[in-house]
Amino acid sequence: MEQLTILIVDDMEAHRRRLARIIGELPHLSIVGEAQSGKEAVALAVEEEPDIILMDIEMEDKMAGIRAASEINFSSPESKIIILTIHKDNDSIFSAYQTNIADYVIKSASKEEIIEAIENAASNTSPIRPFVASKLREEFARVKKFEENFTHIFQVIATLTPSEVEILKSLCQGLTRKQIAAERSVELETIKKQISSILKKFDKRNTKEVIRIINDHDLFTMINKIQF
Amino acid sequence: MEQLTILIVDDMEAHRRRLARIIGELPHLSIVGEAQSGKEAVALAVEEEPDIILMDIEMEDKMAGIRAASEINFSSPESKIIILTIHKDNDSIFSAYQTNIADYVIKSASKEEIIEAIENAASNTSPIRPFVASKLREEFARVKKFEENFTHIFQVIATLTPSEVEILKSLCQGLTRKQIAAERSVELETIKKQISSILKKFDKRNTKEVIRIINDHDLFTMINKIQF
DNA sequence: GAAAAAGGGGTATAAAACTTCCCCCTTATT
DNA sequence: AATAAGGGGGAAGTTTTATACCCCTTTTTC
Repeated sequence: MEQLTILIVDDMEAHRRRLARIIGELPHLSIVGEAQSGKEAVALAVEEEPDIILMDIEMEDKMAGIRAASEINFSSPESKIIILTIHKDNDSIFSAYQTNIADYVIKSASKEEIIEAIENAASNTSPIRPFVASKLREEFARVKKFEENFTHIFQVIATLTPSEVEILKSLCQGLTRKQIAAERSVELETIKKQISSILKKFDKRNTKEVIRIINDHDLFTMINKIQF
Repeated sequence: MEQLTILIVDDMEAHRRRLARIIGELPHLSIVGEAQSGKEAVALAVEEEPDIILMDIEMEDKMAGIRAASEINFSSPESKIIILTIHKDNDSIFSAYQTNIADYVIKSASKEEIIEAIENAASNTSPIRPFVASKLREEFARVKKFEENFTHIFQVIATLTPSEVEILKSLCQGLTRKQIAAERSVELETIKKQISSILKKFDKRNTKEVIRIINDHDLFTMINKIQF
């Protein structure tokens, strides 16, 4: 079996020791460095050019490991990065998979799983693990759909007037015409008129359809940020 | 081991026979139907409610299997779909992963791999296979980046006035201020003023930067379609 | 180095758009 | 029956926009 050099990146001594013990048992794996921060990791990666980097995410800050991975992809593209973390939340996973990582493994994984991850990474045969796959599939579908459908919606929203945008925000929050009128301190008739204009621009016959296409594409957050 | 019902969908007799042979060897797997088209597949899925559907992609047309999978997700959401195809091109894979499939397996896979795919799908533990993972990682990063950058640019473009949009279109075509003034039959000073306003909204110091971010995200076509 | 283009700031005015309100009405929804 | 949703016409006042002119500096181009 091919000789592999490994860099361990984790800010906790105990975690580094556990990994060192696991790797130490295998003669074809050798640790060429240990880093306690993202910064150190980037420097050591350039210096040692390891085959594999085992990278924790949360160090100096919540995403230090992801940023380090991203920098290493640029400065030391030959090193394969395995994210080895306790975090299995969507944010961590999606951020990680936006950089070119080989694998994403939970720290509680068995010795065998960690070694398998290293071997797979080295031979470019890392699958995406089941617990990641389901989340990634969903998110992938969402962003792909977003990309495909945004063009039309974009054109419509570009033509909305400032107060129409504000009313649209309120509609997305589920407010009725009456509530929106109260909120904006204007007559109900005014709101009715403007919603009518919004529907025309979207070419829809009722507000439900408009809200649906906005929710379907997760555009609410985006619309909510529009400020005139 | 739990009893699993399986639906085979493929327009080629020989392929269906091979799968039937593989499945027939295992007592806990039973074939409850065979379909030769996407349409048949949807009907049989509703009728038989199979645990697993082995689905070919290219049947009536190039993407019949993907469409069928999408419909089955809606009408028979309990059935797990395994795409089993000869196509490993990006289009097929990305389309497949936009619908909720359990796995994507190449037809030349060994008997063992196919059975493993079925077992994993049944127990909700399908990883994304290495040959798919690398492509999916790349595409995921691309569309995620698109979505992130789009949000900011979107907010800016939503605040542009009609004539600012027109001038932006001209700028993207590489026209100078003088040319745009001539094109719109207005004074040069007017255009200078409006471009100044555009730069402020984009928070950029020159038009090159604005054009660059528009081109970087392939937004020109989209902006060009905006009509007030 | 001169000329042209790009970019920033101020001011002003007519036209356009927006906001608001009123009236009327029909159709869903409850 | 009552309320909400949706469509259409009209009209007032206000705000923005589009346009133009002035001034200036910096950058690019020839």
